[in-house]
Amino acid sequence: MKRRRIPRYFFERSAVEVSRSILGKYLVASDRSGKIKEGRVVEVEAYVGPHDRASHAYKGKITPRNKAEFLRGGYVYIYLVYGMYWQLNIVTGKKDHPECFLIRAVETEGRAGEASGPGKLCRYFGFDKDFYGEDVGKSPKIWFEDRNEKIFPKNIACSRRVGIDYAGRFWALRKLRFYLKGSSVITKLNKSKF
DNA sequence: GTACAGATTGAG
DNA sequence: TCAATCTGTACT
Repeated sequence: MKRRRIPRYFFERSAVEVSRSILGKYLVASDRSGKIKEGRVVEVEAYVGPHDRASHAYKGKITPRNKAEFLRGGYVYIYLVYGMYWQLNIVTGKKDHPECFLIRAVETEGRAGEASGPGKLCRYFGFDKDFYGEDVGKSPKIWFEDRNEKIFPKNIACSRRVGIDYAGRFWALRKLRFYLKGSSVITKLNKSKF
């Protein structure tokens, strides 16, 4: 099988473009013991910029937590939610324009569902703050591979993002979650007030 | 210094 | 339906 590490500039496009084109690519990483783990990306969410009310960088606010979002595309932005789950994001777009996508699910070769969900995925791969700011074009710890799987637009579905009701009706309903139709590990939509 | 909510998950 | 668990952020 042909394998090619995806170069960093792949991520220097809009969050929506990168979100759609990363589907079907492989996330590969080595954990602390050097063991390689990998999975096929099947579900992501786009956070599209400082005007996106659901984004941590809303209104361009920079904090110690989100400062990686202001790097150019291709760097890791990872943070802890609910005191116990890490969320893996890859920055997209230009420097100083905070956009990124959140990886919500990948398919693995092992047990079904072991990386279905943004928190479970990070637990499976061992992602934590040690990966903050990694360059996926160069890092020995985390990268993406193109294995020549052709994904057609008709295979991509989109829907609203999960768990961001606080951002208000407009942003909660925007179709910024992208996934491959037919994958068995897609997050169930939880109920929303909208 | 104190308060509080969160881009989740799994159990009941 | 709800608790687990803790950091970042806002406010005193």
